[in-house]
Amino acid sequence: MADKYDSLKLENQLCFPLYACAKEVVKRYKPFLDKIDLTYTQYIAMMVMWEHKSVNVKELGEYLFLDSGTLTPLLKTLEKKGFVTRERSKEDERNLIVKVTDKGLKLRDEAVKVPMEMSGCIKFEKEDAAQLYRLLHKMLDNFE
Amino acid sequence: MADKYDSLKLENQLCFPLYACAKEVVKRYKPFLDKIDLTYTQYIAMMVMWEHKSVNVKELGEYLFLDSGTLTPLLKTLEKKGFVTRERSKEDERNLIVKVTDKGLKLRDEAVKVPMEMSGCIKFEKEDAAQLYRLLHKMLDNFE
DNA sequence: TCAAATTAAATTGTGTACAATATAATCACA
DNA sequence: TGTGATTATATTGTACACAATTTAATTTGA
Repeated sequence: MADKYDSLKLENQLCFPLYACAKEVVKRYKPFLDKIDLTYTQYIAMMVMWEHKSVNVKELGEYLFLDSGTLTPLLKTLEKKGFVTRERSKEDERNLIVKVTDKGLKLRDEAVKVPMEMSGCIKFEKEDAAQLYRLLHKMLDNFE
Repeated sequence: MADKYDSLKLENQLCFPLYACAKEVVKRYKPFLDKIDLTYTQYIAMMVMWEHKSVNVKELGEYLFLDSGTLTPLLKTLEKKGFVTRERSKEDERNLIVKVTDKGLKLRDEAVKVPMEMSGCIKFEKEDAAQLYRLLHKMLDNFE
């Protein structure tokens, strides 16, 4: 039953389940992230901020695979919410330094619940999760 | 060096590489999809149309994990490009029937090049790809 | 049988994503 | 040292993505 269009069947794609899975998982974060007033993208941005305290937009973009077109409005929102500050670097005014605030640091204590709540929500065997993690990072490494 | 915030580190996430990988792969489709005047979402919608010829919006949404909020404007765009038609079902006027046109079917012959071009662009061992495919579908199955 | 519930699409509003372009600061080097 | 190239961020325009709501058609059950 093979025909010349088999490569265009949805079930033969690798990218499609990747795309669909990512969306479905992010969707499942929503009820938990709502409680701490963050979207998923804001949440991963805050992860970087919690770990590094101070970064510029370019560095943040490299961590998250996002560019200034996405990050500029997102960081303005996080600033409005009081979780980060934004100011130009004195040494090189092209750089915009993003710093986590005290309020942003306090949020971290609420946010630690999120991974726990999620692991209760998505049942995926430890071994499978480790395999998936390894393969995704292998693919990401190929991109650089 | 373990601390109570380890679960919030970007490197300990499973969702983040999923999210990042999906975006990076979709981005790599762009130059090839530009040649046939489709975005990635329009491309996977056309995959369903090429295979099934005629579906309603609900069915299409089930195949693609998308809702009418995304599909309605997307299908209007595909209609404007002449690749599909949209009309209400006679039997049940709640249903909108989407049909692929002759122009849409012709596009398929151009589109078969895309998976070939992509496989030349993303080098990922056959075994890894098969593993990844299996794990992603296992996760998607858990969601239903 | 007909009003309430359900269903399918469409609409509205918010928030990404990203390509392309613009702007401003800094760097490199002739 | 000045100017052309480079770099970092911001802006603009297009296209998703989805929650929440609306509208219209159909189904259900007292």
